[in-house]
Amino acid sequence: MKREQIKHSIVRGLKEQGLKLTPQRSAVVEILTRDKSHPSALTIFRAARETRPSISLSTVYATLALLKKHRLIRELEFEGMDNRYDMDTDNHFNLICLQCGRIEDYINPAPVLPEVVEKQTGFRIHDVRLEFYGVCSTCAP
Amino acid sequence: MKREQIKHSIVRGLKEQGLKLTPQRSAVVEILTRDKSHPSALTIFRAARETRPSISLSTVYATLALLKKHRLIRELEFEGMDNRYDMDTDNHFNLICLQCGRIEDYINPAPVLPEVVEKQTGFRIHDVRLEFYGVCSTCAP
DNA sequence: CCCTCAAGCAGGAACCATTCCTGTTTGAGG
DNA sequence: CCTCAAACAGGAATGGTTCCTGCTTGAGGG
Repeated sequence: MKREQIKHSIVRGLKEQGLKLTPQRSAVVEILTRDKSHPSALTIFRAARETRPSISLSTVYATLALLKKHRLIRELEFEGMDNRYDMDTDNHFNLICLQCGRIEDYINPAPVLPEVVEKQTGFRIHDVRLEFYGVCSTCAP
Repeated sequence: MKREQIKHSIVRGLKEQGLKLTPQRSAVVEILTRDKSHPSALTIFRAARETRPSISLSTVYATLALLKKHRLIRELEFEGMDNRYDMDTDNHFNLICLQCGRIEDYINPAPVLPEVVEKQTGFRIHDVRLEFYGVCSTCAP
């Protein structure tokens, strides 16, 4: 899915739920679709300040909470760092570099299907987290 | 591996690194091997108080940090709850019940091997986290 | 047009698991 | 028994996130 499409689907998602697309929210969504590096709330806040200097950190948090609540974005909680936010709600692996903080995606060729686990364990699964922590090829060549 | 064996391997691990097995540390290790529910620092602290009323929360945290540093236990950071601690350093899935907080283990029949991912991506992997969030069979029958 | 009023916002205080700091205790090796 | 570094208890500090308060905005009705 392309950037503009993703942005559109979020904006549409907001409207469908009867929520307003304020300039502040628009700025947050804009940054989320532009920045592919799974930015943190603070990173989003700082970027949003450039186009909208009066925006507050609380508003960024509120907007992210709103989008998360309506399942338009995903909140990722990594070890030893701030929460990060992601448009991609698909279940894929995240590769987290402990040195530079970069987060890459990795498509699992043989995925573990939640349906199978549900059947085997009786758990009703809502969310999946698949993460590898290590050092990326740039930091440790 | 049985409880006593695990406890022994941790005690041995401590001694091999030249670390003292103080009564406080012994209490923490005892609880970790007894409580299979991946307890939090506070849970361990409260349990330790029963046999050793003078132990402080800082000491529990310090002991857990020490064991983690020497890779004798694993620190698990879950979404929306306190960190939990686990003796089992193997790579297995965790099933987390969002309702009662219970954490079960799930052995993946077709594991994703870190070595394969390393070869494909150039990442040097140190740690793996595989988690399913949902509702357990007891909470949603 | 203007009014109303709820939703949204900015700024800052509060929260709380975890870490850090300080002075005291402990116990192993001399 | 002495010494001294490691370990400890208690409490203060930290910092990302959430909560609170009073102000702003803009859509809908008159």
